[in-house]
Amino acid sequence: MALSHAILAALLERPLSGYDLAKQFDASIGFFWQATHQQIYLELAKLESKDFLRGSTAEQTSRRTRILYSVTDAGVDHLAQWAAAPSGSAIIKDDILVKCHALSVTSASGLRAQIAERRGHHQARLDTYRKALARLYPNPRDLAGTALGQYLSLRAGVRYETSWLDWADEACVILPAED
Amino acid sequence: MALSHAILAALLERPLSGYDLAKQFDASIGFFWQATHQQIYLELAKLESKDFLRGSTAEQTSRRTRILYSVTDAGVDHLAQWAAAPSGSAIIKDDILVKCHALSVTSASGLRAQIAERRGHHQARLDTYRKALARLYPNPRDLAGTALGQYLSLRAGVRYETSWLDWADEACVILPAED
DNA sequence: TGATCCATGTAACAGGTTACATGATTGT
DNA sequence: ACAATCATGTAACCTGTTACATGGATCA
Repeated sequence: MALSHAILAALLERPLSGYDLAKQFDASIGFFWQATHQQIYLELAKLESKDFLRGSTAEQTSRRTRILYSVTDAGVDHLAQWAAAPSGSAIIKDDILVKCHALSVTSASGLRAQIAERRGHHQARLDTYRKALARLYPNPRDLAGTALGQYLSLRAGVRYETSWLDWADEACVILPAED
Repeated sequence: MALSHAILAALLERPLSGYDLAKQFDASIGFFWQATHQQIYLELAKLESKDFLRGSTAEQTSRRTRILYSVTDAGVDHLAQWAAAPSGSAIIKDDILVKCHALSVTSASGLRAQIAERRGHHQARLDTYRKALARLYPNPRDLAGTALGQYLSLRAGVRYETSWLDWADEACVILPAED
């Protein structure tokens, strides 16, 4: 169970609604943890029932009422305990690499096209991370605490996306464009 | 459902037992798809019931009988169809990056220690991939078909592990060794 | 007035983990 | 004799996905 931890971590900075979280999980946090909105709402309910979160209905002008969740002291404790415990290894699941492995039953040009298509997503991600870094942390040497951690995770994102792009380029040189 | 595809892809080259697969999933294939032995045995049974695999009990000298699975024609078709369909995006879940995000509630030195520990695993993986590349594909220019695909997925592994190591080094320079 | 975004959920199902269970063989 | 490795599985549980459902607000 670690989506709950990702949610708690995301809410440390400031209270957010389930909808906000879902969007965040499509952006910055989404690099190292994915979740759909359904999952998020479910997990929010669980976390609130454990008193790790508190939800407050913040009425806003005319729009439907959003529920803003913030982390309780118990939630902070819980997260801190988890963070101190040893980490498992990273999980990666990538269709395209399985397809590489099965190249004998597919067309190489088809695989090449899929890689090229995905390359676009990774490029977009990289741009997002780079912009966020430039905007939020123009001066990395002065960072401490929360900012430092988020800077580091963005750097990891940049490195990952860059290596993916490099690999895609390597693959597209090797794989034929037409069969 | 894509563990099934990873299993089919792994069995394309040569028939393997569930036990063999579990070991492979700890090594080369494990880079882009993880699975425990329980999951694998379950999936093998399902795939056999769908006639995508055929299991043959290959008696071997004295040892307990292993069941060797090989892909049927229907299985190859199924895999080829999946490989031709568009790919979803890669899934990454990494505890350590969530912990980075939650640095405000943890000790930076503790996080640093966790990163250093995990760095070892990634280093070991990288060595494995490098050795496999040197042994199996000393001459990448001549590759085609199956070999080419496996070469490419190993290259992706090398790039990923390298970028992780670089990031870990960056993080260890920034994070204090003691609080 | 119809499309799109905001915002929150439920239900059914598929995928994956952990704990438990068994028993033979090989090496020390 | 004991531990480690080979080899296969079951059962309970947790996690995650897909499809469905609702309804207001904004914009063309």
